[in-house]
Amino acid sequence: MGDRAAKDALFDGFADVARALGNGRRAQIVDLLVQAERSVDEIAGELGQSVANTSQHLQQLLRVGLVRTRRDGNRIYYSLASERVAQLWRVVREVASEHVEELDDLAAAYLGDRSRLDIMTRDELAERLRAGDVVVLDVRPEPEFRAGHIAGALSIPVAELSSRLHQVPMGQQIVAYCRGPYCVYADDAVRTLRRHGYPAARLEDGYPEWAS
Amino acid sequence: MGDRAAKDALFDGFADVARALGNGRRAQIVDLLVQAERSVDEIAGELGQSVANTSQHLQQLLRVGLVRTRRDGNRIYYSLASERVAQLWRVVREVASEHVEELDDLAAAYLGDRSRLDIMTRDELAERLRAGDVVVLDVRPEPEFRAGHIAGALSIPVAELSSRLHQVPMGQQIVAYCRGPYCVYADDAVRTLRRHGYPAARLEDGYPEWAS
DNA sequence: CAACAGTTCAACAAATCACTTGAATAGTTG
DNA sequence: CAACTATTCAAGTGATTTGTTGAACTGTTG
Repeated sequence: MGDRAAKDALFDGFADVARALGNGRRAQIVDLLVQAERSVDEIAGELGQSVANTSQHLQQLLRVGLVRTRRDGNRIYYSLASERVAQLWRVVREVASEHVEELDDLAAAYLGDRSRLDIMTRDELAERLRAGDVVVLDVRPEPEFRAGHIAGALSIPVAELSSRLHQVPMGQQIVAYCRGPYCVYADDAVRTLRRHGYPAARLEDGYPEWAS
Repeated sequence: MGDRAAKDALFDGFADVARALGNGRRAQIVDLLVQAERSVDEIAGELGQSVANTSQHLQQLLRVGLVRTRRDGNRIYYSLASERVAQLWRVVREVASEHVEELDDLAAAYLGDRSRLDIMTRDELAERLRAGDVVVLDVRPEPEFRAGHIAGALSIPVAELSSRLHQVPMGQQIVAYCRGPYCVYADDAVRTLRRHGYPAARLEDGYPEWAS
């Protein structure tokens, strides 16, 4: 014991976990599964990739145990193996945002300009929820809302927001949230709401951060 | 904004961080730097790799900002960019040990049989340190001890333990610790000590876990 | 400023990876 | 049990990664 070959093999084992997340497509899969379980073709659709390719990536995640599967009817649902995997993904994101030079640029290119967006912190939201003077709006796709949401939140997926604006109560502060800090849904929702005269802000991050 | 290409680029950015850890050699480097800063050829020596090759890996870690460098005289010392990188490495290890099938076997192959080794928890050690009836032994290489150690610990690198046994006080419980749960130094030290009649146990993990 | 130790670069072959295409499989529903 | 659907497998291609080697830097010291 204690020999080089065994040590290399052990650390290769650790590295396998990191490498499973070491691909943008697989990172997106994990990011998606943090919200809720999904079938292969739903995942492929979200990624804009072929089902075959998505399946391959899922197999890789499965091989290192980061995800698990469940069959329901004739589709197979993938979900994260544990809360700890979500934590790993969160830490990866944090390290990237702290240390990767270009990440701010990449994020800005994807998210657009957030400087004119009101942002509400989690603490502030908790406060106002206690006071009861705020409407919380979950703008993620419905399955993700069903899998878990902020207590009392109203579900209007961002794609349907324009046509369901009349369901949003007037006269109260609105706080929209979505998947996390790198998700554009709440941004889009806030912009739409403000255009229509609603006092809207986005939660600083998303549901996973709220729940954990 | 919000388009596919920008999203892919952003997630590729996150994935870069994971992929930097996605190689056994680089994982060993990070594992080593958690303890203390090191020069390139010290790292190469620890890894059993060529200096040129080690330097390449270091460049990759540097590119994503996981490590930083400092020059002193005519050598360059690498260290982790932040405590958060150490946290990332810890979470990777935890996820691997929870979810990777073969990890127990790999660990057993490297660490050998631990079933006959007394293990002391951190809480227990804290307790006994307060009581003052324990000798704490840091068996890591000296530079790592210098970079930080459990208060009051005695430094005897495992390689020198046999020849410095007389420096270990008799008649008290001894607790040896090293780099972490996947480090063999403390195991070896405990076995050596017990062979010579010392009542010795190893700390459940290592200095980084104690410090954080 | 020359010699030197330490570090990095450049170029290579072998291995691995991402994605595509098309076929095979397993489980479900009529 | 036959038709169907969702998923996986297998083979192929081009691009990337790995570890070597040897040469080229870089900053320090005598």
